[in-house]
Amino acid sequence: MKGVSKRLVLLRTTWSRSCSHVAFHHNVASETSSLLNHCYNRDLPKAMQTLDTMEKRGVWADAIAYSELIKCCLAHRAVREGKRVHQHIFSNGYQPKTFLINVLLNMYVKFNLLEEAHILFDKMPERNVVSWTTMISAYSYAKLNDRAMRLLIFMLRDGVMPNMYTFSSVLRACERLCDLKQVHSSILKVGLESDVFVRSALIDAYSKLGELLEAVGVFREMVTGDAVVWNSIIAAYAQHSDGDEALELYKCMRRAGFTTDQSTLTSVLRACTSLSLLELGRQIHVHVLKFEEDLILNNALLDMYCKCGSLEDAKFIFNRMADKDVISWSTMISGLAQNGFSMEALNLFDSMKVSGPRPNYITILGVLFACSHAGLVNEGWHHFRSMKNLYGIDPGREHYGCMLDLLGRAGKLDEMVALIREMNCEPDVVTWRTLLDACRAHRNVDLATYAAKEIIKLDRQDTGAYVLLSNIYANSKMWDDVAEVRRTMNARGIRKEPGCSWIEVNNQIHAFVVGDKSHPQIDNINRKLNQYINRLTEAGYVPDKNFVLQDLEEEQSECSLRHHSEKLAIVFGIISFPREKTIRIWKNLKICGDCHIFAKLIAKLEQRHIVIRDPIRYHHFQDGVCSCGDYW
DNA sequence: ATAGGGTTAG
Repeated sequence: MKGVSKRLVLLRTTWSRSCSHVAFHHNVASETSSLLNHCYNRDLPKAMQTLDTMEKRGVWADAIAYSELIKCCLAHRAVREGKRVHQHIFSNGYQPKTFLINVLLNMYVKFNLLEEAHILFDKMPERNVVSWTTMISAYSYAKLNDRAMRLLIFMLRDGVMPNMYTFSSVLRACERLCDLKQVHSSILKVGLESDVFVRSALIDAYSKLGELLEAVGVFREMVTGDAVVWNSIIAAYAQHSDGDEALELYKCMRRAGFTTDQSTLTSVLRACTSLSLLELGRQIHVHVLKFEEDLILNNALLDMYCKCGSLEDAKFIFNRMADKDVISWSTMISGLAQNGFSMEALNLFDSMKVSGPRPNYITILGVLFACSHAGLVNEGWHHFRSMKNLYGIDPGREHYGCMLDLLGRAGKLDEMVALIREMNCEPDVVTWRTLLDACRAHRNVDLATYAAKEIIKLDRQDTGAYVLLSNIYANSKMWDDVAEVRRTMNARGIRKEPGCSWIEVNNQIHAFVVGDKSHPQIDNINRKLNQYINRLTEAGYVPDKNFVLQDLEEEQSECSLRHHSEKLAIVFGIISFPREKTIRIWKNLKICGDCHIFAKLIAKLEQRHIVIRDPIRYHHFQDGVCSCGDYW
C-alpha cells in the first residue's frame, strides 16, 4: 500500500515538472513501453521513429526509456541518432533530471566527443558526483591531465564529494608527485584506500612516477585484494627492470590462489626478458597458449624470444600471429637487427611497407640499426633522409644516434663530426660515447681524447671516459696527465663496476665475477679454461692486451684477462650443456676484445653456438665468427 | 549514469 502511494507521488512530480501537454497524461505509459521494446530489441530505426512521433505529439517518455535509447545508440555507434535524442530531450522546455543528462554526457564521452560533452556539462543546472567523474575520467583517458586535475579542484570547491570512481580516474592524471601525494592523502582522509580499484590505481600512479617504494607500500597494506591489484604491482616491478621481484610476486600471487590472466603473463614475460630467462619464458609460453589471440601478450612473447636470443622461436611466433600491429613488426625488425640478422630485418621492413601497418619512430630505429650492423651506409642515409617525407617522422635523438653508429662502424669519423654539428638537439653523453667507440675501433687517438673530455664535461662520474683518457695518455707517455686523471678519479670517488656474467643452468642462475672463487665448480672451470687457452694458443691465439683504446682497468695483466667473467661463464656452459644446446650468457658490461676473440675461437673449436648479451648488443658466436662483425 | 592492471627504443 505504502509503495504504491510513493510511486504515485513520484509520477505526479514528474508530470508537474515535465508536462505542459494534456496529451501526456494519456500517452506516457504506452509511448514509454513501445520505445523500451524497440530498444530492448536493439531496433534503432523503429525506436527513432517512435521518438519522432512522440515529438510531433508533444509527449515524452521517462528517463529510463531515454537511457535505454541512448544505450541503443551507443551499441550501434550511431552518433547522429545520439545527438538527435539529445535535441529531443531538451525540446519544448522539457527539463531533464541530472541522471538523464549524465547519461547523455557519458554518451558523448564514449563517442569521443569531449567538446560536446563539456558544453553540455557546463550547461547543467546541477552536477552530481557522477557528472564530475564522467568528465574527469574522460579527460584522464584522453591524457588531458591538467584538465582532469583542474576539474577535481572545481568539484571540491563546488562541495561535491569525490567517490572511489572519481579517485581511480583522477589518479591516472597525476603527473606530479605532489599532486599524487595530495590525492593519496584525500583518499586516506575519506577512507577509500581499501577499495581495490583505488588501490590498483594508486600503485600504478606511483609506479609511473618511478616511486616504487611508495607503490609497494600501498600494496603491502592490502588486506583484501584482487587479481588486478596483484597485476599492478607485478607490472610495476617488471617495468622498472626488477624482474626478480616481479617473478617473486608472481609466485606469491599464484600461491595466494589468484587467477593469472593476460596482463599478469605479459608482465611476467617482460621480467623474463629483462633477466634473459629463456627457459622460464618457454614455460610461461605454455600458459600463453590459453590466450592465443591476445595481441599485447603475443608481442611480449615475441620480444622475450628476441631478447633472449632465440630468433627461431621469435620467427615462429611472428609468422603464426593472426593480428600484427606496428609493435609486432617493430619488435621483430629490431630483434633481427640486434641479433645480427640485418638483411632479414631489412627484408622484413620491405614486406612491412607492402602489407604491414605504417612504420613509426621505433620501427625506423630498428631499420637504421640493421643498416648500421650490416655496414650499409648508403641505405642508412636513404632511410634517415626520407623518414620525414615517407612516414612524417622527424628524426629524433635516437635516430641520429643510430646514424652515428652506422658512420662510426664504417670508419667515417669526419661524417660523424659533421652529423653531430647538424643535429637538431644538443649532443649528450650517448652521442659522444658513440664517437668515442668509433675512435677506439678505428684508432683515432686525438678525436677519442676530445670525445672523452666532452663526456666528462657532461657526466663527472663516467668511469669509462676517465680510464680511457688515462690509457691514451699512458700510451703517449704523458705521465703528468695520467696522474692528473687518476687524481680526479680518486677525488670524485670513481670506481669501475666489476664485470659480471650470468648463465642459466637447470633453472638456476650462476653468476661469475673476475677473481671471485665462490662458485662451487670454480676449480674445475679454471682448470678447463687453462686447458682451452693452451689449446687455442697452439692454434695461434694471442691474448689481446692492447688496452690503450679500451676502457679497462690498469691491472690488465694476462692473468686477469684469462679470468674475465664471460670466459668463466662460457666454460661453465660448455661443461654443463650438451653440444647441441646454445650457450646463452648475459653480462653487465660490454665484452672486451680478448674475450670476443676467445669466444669466436672456442665456438669453432668446440662446435658450439654461444650467445652473449651485453647492455646494448648481442653477439652470436658460431664457426669462428661473430654476428656483430667485430664492431661493438 | 561514473573507476583500476599488460607490448616495441632509450
